Amino acid sequence: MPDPTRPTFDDVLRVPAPPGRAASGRPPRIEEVASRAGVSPITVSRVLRHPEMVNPETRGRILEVIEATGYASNPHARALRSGRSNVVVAFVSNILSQQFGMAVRGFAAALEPEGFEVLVGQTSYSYAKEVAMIQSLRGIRPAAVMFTGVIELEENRAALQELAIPVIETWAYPRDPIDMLVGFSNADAGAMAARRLAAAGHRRVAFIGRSGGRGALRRDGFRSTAQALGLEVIHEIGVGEITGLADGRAAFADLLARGGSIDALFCANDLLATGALIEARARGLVIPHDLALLGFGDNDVAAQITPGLTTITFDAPAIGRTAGELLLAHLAGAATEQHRMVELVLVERGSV
Amino acid sequence: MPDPTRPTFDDVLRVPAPPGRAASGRPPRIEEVASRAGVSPITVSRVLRHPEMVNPETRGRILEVIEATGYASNPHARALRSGRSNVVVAFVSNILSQQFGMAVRGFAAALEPEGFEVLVGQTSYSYAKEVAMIQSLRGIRPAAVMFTGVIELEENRAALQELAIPVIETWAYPRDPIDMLVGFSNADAGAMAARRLAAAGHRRVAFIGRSGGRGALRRDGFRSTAQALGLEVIHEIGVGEITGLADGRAAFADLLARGGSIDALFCANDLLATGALIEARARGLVIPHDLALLGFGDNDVAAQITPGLTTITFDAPAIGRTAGELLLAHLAGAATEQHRMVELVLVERGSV
DNA sequence: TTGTAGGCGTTATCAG
DNA sequence: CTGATAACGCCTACAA
Repeated sequence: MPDPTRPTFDDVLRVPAPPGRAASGRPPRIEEVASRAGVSPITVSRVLRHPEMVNPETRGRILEVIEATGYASNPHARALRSGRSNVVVAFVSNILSQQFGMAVRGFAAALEPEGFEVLVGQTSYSYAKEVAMIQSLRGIRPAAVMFTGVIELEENRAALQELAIPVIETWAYPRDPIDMLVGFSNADAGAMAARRLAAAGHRRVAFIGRSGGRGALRRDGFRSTAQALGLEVIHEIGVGEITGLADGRAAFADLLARGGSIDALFCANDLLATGALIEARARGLVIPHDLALLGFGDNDVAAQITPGLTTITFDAPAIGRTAGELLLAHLAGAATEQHRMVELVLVERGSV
Repeated sequence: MPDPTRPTFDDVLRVPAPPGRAASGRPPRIEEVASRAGVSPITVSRVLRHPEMVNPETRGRILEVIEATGYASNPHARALRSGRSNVVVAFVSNILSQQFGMAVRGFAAALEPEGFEVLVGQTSYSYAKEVAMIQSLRGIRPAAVMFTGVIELEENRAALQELAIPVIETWAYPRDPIDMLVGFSNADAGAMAARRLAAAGHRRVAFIGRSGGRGALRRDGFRSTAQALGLEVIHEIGVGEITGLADGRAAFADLLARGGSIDALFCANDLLATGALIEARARGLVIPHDLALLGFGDNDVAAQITPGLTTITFDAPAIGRTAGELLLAHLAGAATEQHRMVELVLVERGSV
């Protein structure tokens, strides 16, 4: 038994190297590949970028040398000379969000097989951060940029347009996107929520969500449709950045403290909704009997908790995948659609 | 009320540009800054990289021009000529993990103020993916690489060493790290778990965790200390990649199906533990009365669920922050420590 | 289909 | 302390 006062080394498994593949110290240059294959450097370059322009026989010989030497072109030199890189930057406003993470995964899965490198940046819902990151793009000259969100700051919209590269916005459906768009209507999500609660016979409802950005869009859609359907919106609680379930618990406690009986609650985010559900249960409320609870943006916990959280959601990995596919088509010069609306779906689990 | 069959545009808030700041089309080059300041390009370069080598008066003048033009050096040109870039790559094995995300945040927070750019790559617990990513580093020549984990494949260890840049491993405490290390002993974590369960008087215990990598290290530490303390390890359930709470539920169901009464369970991951807790509750088990449950690696849900999950954890953001700080000291040439062990802490919440 | 010439923007090196 | 020169590795433009 190890001594609890003295730390133990981890005996990490070491996986031996397979034979044959051995990397030399310095990466090979195009010049070396060319001389070994008996051609000029430009021909090697063409084999990699426009293989159809090279004689199949020559090409085969060059590819063999490339394979043997493990040659890969230097991305900095390539970017410097050509003015563009194979890097695609994906900005997420919160690296801890499950849905953003899944979207980025889908995006990378679509682009990496085509030779693009997807790098993730984080904007933290902060305009200042966003400005700095977009400035840094001027030098990197990525092949494209994707955001899990839309750009609100005019300054950044202009800066992105000046980069003259494809820009993909997501997660909303604005009237005037910068360039490409793969999103859904947050206003409609709020409206769907109101209709669902009305259909269940609820009349006195409340809302919890971020007071800015997409949270506000969902709130406005919820409020106007609720009113049109004759529901009474008793309370609207606005929160700041959402970091975990505790925010939902706190917001729900706040809601109860404001008094006024309600029979249904729409939370514009599943972390908030799940936190509210946990807090409600802790206070002895029975969901959905005492209070119906509807969330947005399916979250792992929402599905596993009891009762399961009924939620309005969409296919987050598909947003990323679709963004990647539209981008590939666009970069390949295809005159494809630039905007795609993603379907919202209602997942019934028992909390309404 | 919006027509449910016709989508609504989101009326996204637009934040107007503050006056004054206006980006030109093409980024300015060092040549332009130099001619405006009446010096040669190399002097401008020195102001940015070795300011102490330039006459303060000249330097002041150049800095004014830099400020006025918004000049920032082209990272590709800089990397091409100097052989290294200001990019630091952080690889995570799972972009959806909260703890990895927090570590990357801490890492970026330490490095970005010093002018480094932190980019996130994903290795998906896959050796093949890891090989490909490390190959791509040969061209990028980042200033350093950080992993949320340790490198097991000898091939990759060698490749990383040949890059001749600082390599930071984390999340474990191997005897022979490649270079820098900020980690904790997974074996000790398992041992701590066994001691905690023994202290609570449990005698028939079980384990659920990943069957490879760190999961196996925790399992081995748990098993050996449990045996030394006279506990009986009834079952050890191994799982593959963990994607959500459902994996914990399934593994727990599997555990129960194997029969044999147990009075305590250690899960080497809080998603597994929380999933197990949910499944246990769904089956009418009362935690900790019928079964004590101990987790590892504090997770948002673990803290909010009822009963709260008792867990062994560590300060994940601090791992990233410390890694960043050690790296900065190292790059600055300070002969600092290269290895730092992170403390494991037991968080009592009621499930044991 | 292949090759030649030259430069992308910066910094290492060496000279003053 | 500052400058001239050349080179990092590749690809665009043009020529053969």
